[in-house]
Amino acid sequence: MTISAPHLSPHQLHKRQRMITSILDAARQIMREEGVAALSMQALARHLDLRAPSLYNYFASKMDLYDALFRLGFTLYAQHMQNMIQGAQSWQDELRLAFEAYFTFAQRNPELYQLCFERPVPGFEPSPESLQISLDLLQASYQRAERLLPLISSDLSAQQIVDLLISMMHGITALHIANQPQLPLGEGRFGSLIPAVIQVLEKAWAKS
Amino acid sequence: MTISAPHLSPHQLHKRQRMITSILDAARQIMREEGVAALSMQALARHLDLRAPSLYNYFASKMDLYDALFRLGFTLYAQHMQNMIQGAQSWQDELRLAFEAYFTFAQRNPELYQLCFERPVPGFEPSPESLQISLDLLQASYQRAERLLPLISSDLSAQQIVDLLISMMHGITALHIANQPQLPLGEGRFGSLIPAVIQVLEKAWAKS
DNA sequence: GTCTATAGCTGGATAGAC
DNA sequence: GTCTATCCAGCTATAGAC
Repeated sequence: MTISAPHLSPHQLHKRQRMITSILDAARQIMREEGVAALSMQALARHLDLRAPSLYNYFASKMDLYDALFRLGFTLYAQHMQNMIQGAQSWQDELRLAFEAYFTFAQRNPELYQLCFERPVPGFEPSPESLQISLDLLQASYQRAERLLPLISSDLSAQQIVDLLISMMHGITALHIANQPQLPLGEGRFGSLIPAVIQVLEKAWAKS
Repeated sequence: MTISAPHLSPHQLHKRQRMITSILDAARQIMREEGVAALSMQALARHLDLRAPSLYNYFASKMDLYDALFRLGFTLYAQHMQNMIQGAQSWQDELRLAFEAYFTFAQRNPELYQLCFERPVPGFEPSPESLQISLDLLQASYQRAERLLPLISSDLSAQQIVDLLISMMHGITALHIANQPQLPLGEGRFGSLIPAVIQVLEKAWAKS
C-alpha cells in the first residue's frame, strides 16, 4: 500500500498525489520498454530526475510499488471494460465488445496487462487488499453473466461462461502481445482471429 | 549455442553431455521454484556443487543457457505432442488429444512452457537457430491442419485453424498454470473447461 | 575442466544531514 | 521531502593458477 500521509493540507495532498502519479507513469514506461521484471528503483529515480531514496517516501518497497501498479491495472481494466460493454444491445454484441475491450486494454497497457494477468515478476505476490479488487471484479462479471444466461443455449454455469470467455480472450491477446504487440485490433496472426472466435461462440450458443 | 567441444573422445563427449544435462535439469528446477526470470549462474552453480565460472565451460553466457532451455522446451513439446496425437482416429479425437497434450506439457514443464510461450525474461531473445526450431514446428502443424481441413466445415485457412487452436489451448493453459498449477488435467477453474471448449469447436466445425 | 580471486556493476534499502 | 553517503548483497563474466 502507498505510504500513508496524515495531517496534510489539501494542497500538500494534491501535490503528493501528483508525484505518485508521476512515479507510476515512469514505472510503466520502464516496464514497457525494458520488460515488466526489469524495473529498478534506481532507473525509476533517474527517469524522474530524483535519487532512489526519495522514492521510499511514496512507496515502502519495490514490491509495494508493484502492488500499486497491480491495483492500477485492475482499476483501469474494470473502467475500460465497463465503458465498452455498457451500450451492448444483444448478447452477441456484448460478446464482441468484451473481446475488443480486453484486447485494446492489453494493447494500450501491455505492461499492466502482463503484471496483472501473467506472473512475470519473481517474488511478487499482490497484497490481500489488491487481490480483493481483482476478485470483486470477477464477482461482478459472474453476476453480469447470470443475466446473460437465459438468452443463450448452453449447459455451462455463469462462472464457467465467464472463465471460458476470459480464457479465450487471454489466449488470443497474450499471444498477440508476445508476438506482434505493435499491430492494432483485428490485425496480425492472433489479433485477426477475434471475429472467428466470436463466430464459433455465437454458433455454439445460439438458440435454435 | 552450447559451446562446441572439438577433438574429444567418445567417452569424454558422453561425460560432457551428461554434465550439460545436469546443468539444464538444475536450471529448470530453479526456474520452477523461484520463477523463470530468477535464474542466476551463482545459484545454479550452488545447486550443482560447483563454482559459477565452471558453468562457462558449457554455456558462453546466461542468455546462451536460456537459449538452450528454449530449444529444449520446443524439442520436448514437439515430441510430446507428436506422441499424443499420432493415434487419433478422427478430427474430434485429434482436437481433444492436442488440447490434452498442450495442457499436460505445460503442467509437467511449467518453467519451459513459460520460457517458450510467454516472455518472462527481460533481455532474452531466442537465437535465430532456436527460433527456427519453433518455426519448423509451426510449419509442420500447418501442414497437419491442411490434411484435416477437408473433414470439417469452416471457412478458415489451415493457418487460421492452427493459430485459433493454439490461442485457445494457451488461454486455458496459461491461466491454469498462473492460478492453480498444482491441479491436474481437467480440474480447476480453467483446466476443467477443456471439454467445454472442445464441445464448442466440434459444434462449430461439424459437417451438417 | 575446475578452481580462487576479482573486476565491475547494479540492485534494494537505510541513516542521517539539510 | 530531498539529498549524500553508505551498507550489504547479489550478479555476470574474466584472468589465470592448478
